[in-house]
Amino acid sequence: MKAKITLKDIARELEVSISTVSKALKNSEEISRDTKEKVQAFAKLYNYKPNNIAISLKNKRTKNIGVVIPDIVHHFFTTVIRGIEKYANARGYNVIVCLSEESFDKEVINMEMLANGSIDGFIMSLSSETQQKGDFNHLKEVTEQGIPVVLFDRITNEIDCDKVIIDDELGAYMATKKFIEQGKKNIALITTDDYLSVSKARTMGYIRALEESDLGVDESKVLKLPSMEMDEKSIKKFMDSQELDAVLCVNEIFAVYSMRLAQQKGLKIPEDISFIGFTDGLLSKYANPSLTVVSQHGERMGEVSAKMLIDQVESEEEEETYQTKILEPTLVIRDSIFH
Amino acid sequence: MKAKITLKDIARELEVSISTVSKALKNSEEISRDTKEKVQAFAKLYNYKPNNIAISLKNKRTKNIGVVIPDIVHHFFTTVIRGIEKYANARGYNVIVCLSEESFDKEVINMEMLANGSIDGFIMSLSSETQQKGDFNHLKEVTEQGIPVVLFDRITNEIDCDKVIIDDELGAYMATKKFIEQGKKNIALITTDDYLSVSKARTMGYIRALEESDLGVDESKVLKLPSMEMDEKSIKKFMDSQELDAVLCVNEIFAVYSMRLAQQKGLKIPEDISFIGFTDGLLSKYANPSLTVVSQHGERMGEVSAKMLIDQVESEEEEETYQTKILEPTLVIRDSIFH
DNA sequence: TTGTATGCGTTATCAG
DNA sequence: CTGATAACGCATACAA
Repeated sequence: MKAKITLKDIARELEVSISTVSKALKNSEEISRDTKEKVQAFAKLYNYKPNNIAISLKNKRTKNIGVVIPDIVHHFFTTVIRGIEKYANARGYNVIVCLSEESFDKEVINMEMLANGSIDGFIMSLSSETQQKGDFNHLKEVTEQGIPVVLFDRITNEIDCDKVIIDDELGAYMATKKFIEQGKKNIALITTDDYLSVSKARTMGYIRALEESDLGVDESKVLKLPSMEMDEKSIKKFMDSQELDAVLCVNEIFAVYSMRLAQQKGLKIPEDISFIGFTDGLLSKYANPSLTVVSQHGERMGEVSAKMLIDQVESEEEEETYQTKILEPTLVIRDSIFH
Repeated sequence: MKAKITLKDIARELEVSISTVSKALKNSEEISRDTKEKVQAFAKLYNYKPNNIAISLKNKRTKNIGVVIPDIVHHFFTTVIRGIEKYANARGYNVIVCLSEESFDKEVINMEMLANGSIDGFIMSLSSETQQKGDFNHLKEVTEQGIPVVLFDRITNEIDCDKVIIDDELGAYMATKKFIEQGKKNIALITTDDYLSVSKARTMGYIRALEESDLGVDESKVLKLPSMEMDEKSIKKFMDSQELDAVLCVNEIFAVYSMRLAQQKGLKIPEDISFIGFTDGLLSKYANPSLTVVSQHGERMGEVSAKMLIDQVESEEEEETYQTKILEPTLVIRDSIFH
């Protein structure tokens, strides 16, 4: 086992000082060609690589960014991570992933752990529990320490920081409008309670589209589940109690599941009943029929978040003005509605 | 903005030495009750937290583990990460995730980046390109430096380190046997080229089951795709050219897609043709009909890998004997085969 | 052209 | 009981 070699080791071997070695490796003008060559050759031979930790301590820059998300077994978050990772890597940053598992306490613990020097900034999406509690002190503390934060998707207005979201209201509006244009009359919405920022926005878009039309909103056609967790019974009960010809769902799982319920009742998709979901994951693509969705462009969101964060980390002055980037959702048309 | 406070700051404020502060905060016996209380109160008030980076430098332990995987937008890897994260977090470790995107070069770069002090050990699954090339020098270098490595799922025998896999051969064997028991005669396999360690093992299990039966192996019933990427045309061509009554697929996407092809031909599942896939993801659960799969227990795999790695990191002596843990796969029976 | 001294934040050893 | 000093690995201002 050949342990890592340090500047000190090289200096000792070559009988020069550490600073000479340091400068030589940086190709400094101050050092003679001779010594530089000697040092560089030696360093190469022994595969010298500077120690990241030491550099971090010196520079007060870790080149790590902390990503705190509620759930990783979820296509949307997964694509966001990929976007973050790609962009961050390209700029020389590593990504530390922490999962809050939708728990407030875990979110707090994770942030505290990372905030003590492990990372240069945070990219995060709030846990449902955090949004429900409305307690954002852990975020406040971090931003007050001068650690940049970028919130994405599940955000809060209580914290002053950069934010990236898609226009959820518009996405739901577009989807609902599509139904209306295709002549659907009984359009349901399966969503979650309003404390989730995204659900709230989507519900608003649904309502706006209906109110703009002649149809109007029928409260009984809106199912609000307590969480994003699958609740087969409630959905079945809801679907059985209604005469529907279109259903908008706040995620793809709800949509695919309710599609199946409809099929079991002998309904034809999209003739008798159409479906649109949110999240453009594998499930939508390979469902039968394939599911039309409002794509949230997770990867793009990740890239944008990472860019905003790193720009802020690397800008000297502390930003005084934070921006919120709103990405446009896109309707990906598949077989669960008329083409 | 209140910046982070350091030992030095406390020492200056309280007019004591840094070492006194350090000891006082550790509740050292050496320090008088008076000073301890004073220091601790002050530290609490200003929310002092030791700087992780400084501690890492001192201890030569980062409490970070590096996870390098080929792809994160993939249910199996996602569950593994969750397992790793849960276990590692419980033991006070953070997880740095790097994606190789199935590329050898990216894998190498990522490892080098992390190996320079950023992490205490690696958990990784090889990129397909790496398995194809058979070049494992980046792994050798890391292990030779004394950095512990745990390989999972996509492994190689060329590297001496701990490994965690599921018994892929057995999984395929069980699945194929199931088909045979249910009276299926024309059992196909849709897999990828043998350079992927898991595909090779699965193919072997498929062959063993057939050879043990009266059926024997028919090469024309095996489709080997160049990669795990979806290749709709090849699968369609394969499915059209065959009279099949059962199909085993090396992942759930291939399975769900070929199910749909069968349905489009008017075949009934599972009566006319049955399907089993690998990977117990959302797709399998919500496909129509739901897909029977060989579950790889990703989360468990992640936990086991993390435990092995951290145990090794924290054990003083350098291990001389490495182990390979083989997890048992499980058949999750759903509607794509007879119950 | 090279080397010395200092500091990043912490801990440990040893002296007072 | 307290504090000065060195060390982790590196970078750099300043001397020589």
